[in-house]
Amino acid sequence: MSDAAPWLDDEEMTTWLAFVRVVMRLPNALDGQVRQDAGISYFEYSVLVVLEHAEDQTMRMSDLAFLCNGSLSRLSHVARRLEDGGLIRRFSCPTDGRSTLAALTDGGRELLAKAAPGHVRLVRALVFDDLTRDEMRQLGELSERILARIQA
Amino acid sequence: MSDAAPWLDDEEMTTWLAFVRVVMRLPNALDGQVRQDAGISYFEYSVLVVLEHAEDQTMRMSDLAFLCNGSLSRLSHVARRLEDGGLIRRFSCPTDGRSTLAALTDGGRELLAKAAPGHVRLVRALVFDDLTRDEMRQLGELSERILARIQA
DNA sequence: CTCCAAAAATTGAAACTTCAACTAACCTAG
DNA sequence: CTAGGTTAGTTGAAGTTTCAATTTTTGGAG
Repeated sequence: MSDAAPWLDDEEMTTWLAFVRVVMRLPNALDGQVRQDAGISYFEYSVLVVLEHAEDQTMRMSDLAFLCNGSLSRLSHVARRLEDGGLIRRFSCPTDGRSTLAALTDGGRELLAKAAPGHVRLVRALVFDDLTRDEMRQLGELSERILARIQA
Repeated sequence: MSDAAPWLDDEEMTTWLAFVRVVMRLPNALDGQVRQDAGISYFEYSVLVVLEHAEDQTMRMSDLAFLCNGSLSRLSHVARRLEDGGLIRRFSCPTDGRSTLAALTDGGRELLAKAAPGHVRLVRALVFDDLTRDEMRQLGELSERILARIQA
């Protein structure tokens, strides 16, 4: 309500349309691959990947949700399904009774092993194969800057 | 299954993490604004915007779905809600009995007018305000290239 | 002309996400 | 030490999206 909002000019509009199309379509592309290779969604896959790289392959639900770019409620539902499938296990934190810790199980590690190679291949095929190092750095930097704006 | 998949190196991983975080979080940011200003989701907003710029503010469901980056089934459900809310109207195509055409109504135009200024402001705040013209062009070009890979 | 495959759209059910309400644990001011 | 506010997490219900099945229409092959 504050500023007179100048509309996007032609170049800005073209840029925005291309960018937003990537943003809206990439998730489905990623989803398809992991669903094919491992029978889980990309969000579920993220949970497993983040846990894999965590200390003791264990992490608080809140932190996990943040790193997976999802809400705590969403993670809580998903964690139940993953736990039922034997891919993670949950137990309450010894030092803070409010927290729940999630840990990767052997089953989870196995499933990751099945999905990860295809995932890396897809990420390369969609993004990195076609970019020079400089372009890649540029993409990273632009992403960081946009991200900073989103967070604020 | 074909190639030995070389894992992402550190720079690639950093880039990917930033990029994917933008991709996963931007939709929520956009959603929040239009939901606030107009009480509809970003996808619903897209439908109205695409119709606004179409010939006679009218378009086939299939084409609309494609330009809104969603499935036809998703659009069909959403279109019913939008029609119930008086924002669009649907009628079958005179020249091809299989097709349905969707058109923007006065109500839809009014709602767009309410949401659009805030949307433009947000897009600027999140993306364009912080970029030079060259950086913007770079973002557009990288997006086009990635998009081409996703489509294939 | 008739048959049949393909294209367009809708529908209901299942799966998933969001939202709001709730429980439990922690912390700290008094 | 305890009352009240805050933080972490879960849950059920409501809303949305996907998936598979179905309907209707079109266009072409024979």
